[in-house]
Amino acid sequence: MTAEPAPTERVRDAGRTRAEIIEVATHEFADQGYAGARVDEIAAKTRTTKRMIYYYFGGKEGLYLEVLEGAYRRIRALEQELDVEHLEPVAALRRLAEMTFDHHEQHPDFVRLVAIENIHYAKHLAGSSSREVLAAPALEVLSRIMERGRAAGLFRDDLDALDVHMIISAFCVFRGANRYTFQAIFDRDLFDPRLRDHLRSMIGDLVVAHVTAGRP
Amino acid sequence: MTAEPAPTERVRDAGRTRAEIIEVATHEFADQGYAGARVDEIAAKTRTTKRMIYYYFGGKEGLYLEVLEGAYRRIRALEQELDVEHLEPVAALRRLAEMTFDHHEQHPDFVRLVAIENIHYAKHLAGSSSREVLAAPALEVLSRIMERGRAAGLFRDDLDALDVHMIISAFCVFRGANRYTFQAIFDRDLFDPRLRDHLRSMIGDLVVAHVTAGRP
DNA sequence: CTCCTAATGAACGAACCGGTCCGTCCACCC
DNA sequence: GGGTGGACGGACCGGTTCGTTCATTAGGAG
Repeated sequence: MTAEPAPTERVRDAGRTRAEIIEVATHEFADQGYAGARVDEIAAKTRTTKRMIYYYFGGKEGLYLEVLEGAYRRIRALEQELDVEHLEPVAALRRLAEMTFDHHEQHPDFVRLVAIENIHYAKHLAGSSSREVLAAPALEVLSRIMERGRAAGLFRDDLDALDVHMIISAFCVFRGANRYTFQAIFDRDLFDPRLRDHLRSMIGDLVVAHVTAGRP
Repeated sequence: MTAEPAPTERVRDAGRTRAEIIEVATHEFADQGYAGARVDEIAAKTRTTKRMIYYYFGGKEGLYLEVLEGAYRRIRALEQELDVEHLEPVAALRRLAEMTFDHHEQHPDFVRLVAIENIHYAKHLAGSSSREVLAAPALEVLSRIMERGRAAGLFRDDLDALDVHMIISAFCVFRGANRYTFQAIFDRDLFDPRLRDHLRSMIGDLVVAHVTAGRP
């Protein structure tokens, strides 16, 4: 008489289970930090048990490492998509800065995980054998832009691409990572939608002003 | 025959005990984070016992709050000392940026505590009644500089002092807070002494380029 | 000198938490 | 249809960790 409850087909699916654990763990670690996150809590928020975490990842640290590497992989994949070869150098640089800004806004978990990993002196990242995690593709794109800008006489010729990358990163990371203390002290929410466009164009202005300083 | 061991006069001294606990706790919380720090470990590193932590601070959270407020107080005290009224606007701005840079370099514990507090959504700072902790004096100094720069026609007149403060903070905080992941990924130690002067002048150049952009 | 209280120390307790053990279920293959 | 191995669940364990209890001592007030 009563309609069958939606079957939900809870079938055995290793890949699915693994992925679900990682997804939940990413949020938990990003939210609570490594020491603050609880294995029991992560397990409870999945549709499987704690036993599976140890089955697939060996332990809390193994799971955290997987979470960290996964987060970096996703960001790197996004970076690889950016294509600004068709823009003239100044516009390309501004676009790169704005895209970085957008990435950081859209991936708050990533920014928090990086902050957490730094609290731990990046020892997991340093020990990670997955070299795919390293070397931001964004840096190569930036190098190309600066090369073109220098060749066209638009940019200063005494600048290092990594320095410029650091400026952009610092701005975008700070906005995400220090959002809460900044709000507490200055009563300004850096993620207020009305402030967003202002900050977004500001990082573009800032970096363009820096690389073109002293040029016509 | 053997000389008396240095007496060390372990006398009862509430102020001393309190201060010692806070000093040790500051390092432990900065090093391990809130959840990662251990009350027993903090107690063991003082010359008193865990009992005293509960006697003076009520518990782990009370101690952390005191540590956080103390760290902010010390930084604020430093900021209040900076005096750049005698310099012309461009030099004053550069000096302010470099002093901020120096503060962050000399107080790595502070930078880490701020990062940790942000992981916790700044809920302790938000609930802190000590208003002395808030409102960076550096911001008022910066406002004065920008006012003078604008009046002299040297600076852009469409800039907000808080935005400029954020740029300086972002750069200096990033260097300290993201030092380890940056090193792991780009193999560059942002605290290498040989890089220090370069980065120090860079934040000056950057902020000056920004506020004077489009001016002769 | 005596008392009173702030300051202190050692040991204890109970909840928590990472990790493990043992056994079951299911899909697939012969 | 019986065997095999990967996927899985739940109960359990032992060390850890925050917080407390009880007793004691130092030192100043009277």
